[in-house]
Amino acid sequence: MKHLTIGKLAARTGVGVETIRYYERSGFLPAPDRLPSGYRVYGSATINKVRFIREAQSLGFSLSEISDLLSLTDDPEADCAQVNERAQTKLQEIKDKIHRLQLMQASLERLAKYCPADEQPLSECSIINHLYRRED
Amino acid sequence: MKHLTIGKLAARTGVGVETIRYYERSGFLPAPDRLPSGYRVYGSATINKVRFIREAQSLGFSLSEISDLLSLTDDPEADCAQVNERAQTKLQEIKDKIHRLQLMQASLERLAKYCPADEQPLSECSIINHLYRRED
DNA sequence: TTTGACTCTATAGTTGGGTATAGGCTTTAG
DNA sequence: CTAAAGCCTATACCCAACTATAGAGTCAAA
Repeated sequence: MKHLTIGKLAARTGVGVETIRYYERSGFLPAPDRLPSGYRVYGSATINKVRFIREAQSLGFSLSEISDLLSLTDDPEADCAQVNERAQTKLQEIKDKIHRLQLMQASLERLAKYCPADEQPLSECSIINHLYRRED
Repeated sequence: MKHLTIGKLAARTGVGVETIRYYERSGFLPAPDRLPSGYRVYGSATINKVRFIREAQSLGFSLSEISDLLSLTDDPEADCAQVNERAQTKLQEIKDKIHRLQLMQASLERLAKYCPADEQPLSECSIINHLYRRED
């Protein structure tokens, strides 16, 4: 298990040093060990954790939702039945999200199909509403 | 085309009255017609627009990204070639998002599979890391 | 015709998720 | 050995997206 200072961790994950301290302050990352100097030292597993946080954020999860996901594997109180139940809940949310994105994809494809790349002015495409029709 | 006051629009879309005024101030909704009293009046098409905004937000798009999407069908300057190109760009973003959500779904399914609902303590499941493995 | 719900503008406050700065200690490369 | 780079805490600031409040006008039902 390699150990990393906060700057190395930041560099390996593409986030700012301040952001990592912010995650710790806010409880999204556990307080790491410290050197005698007070410097934070992280195990390499933390790299994956921070990357997971950023990836999940870019998929539209809030930090508190991400906390829920992380506690699935981090919570020392949990047993498998609890973890399984919460995993199923999160799975359903993810499946819903995928489904709704697929509806939006279909809307956009419909828009692109009725508004092909051939330079007519938009007013003659009569496509206003292609984006909305599936959203009610 | 029914006309709605701001309160009716808010009720039909599940957002606050202040939020609708905020969307207008910020340019995400066009300034509506006004009654002689100064009251805003909206056509029923605005309902779909507001619902689309909320739906897209819940899928992780920011208001400014949603503006991009809305301008696909709203921008009177655009011709079909431009609309088509921008639709293709957004389509690619959506497909990426779906793909990454599917990876996360697979991670969670792996977690659930190795941590079945049979009450053993988590420490004996040896699943720490199932969530992270696909995220690097 | 009055009362209560609704609307208006303007302004200020809040929450989530950071980012920046100051002032000081530690580590490391030359 | 020293200077630059890195780290520490604390505090303040920032942007997006609301949300609340004040003070005043409007509308609809009893």
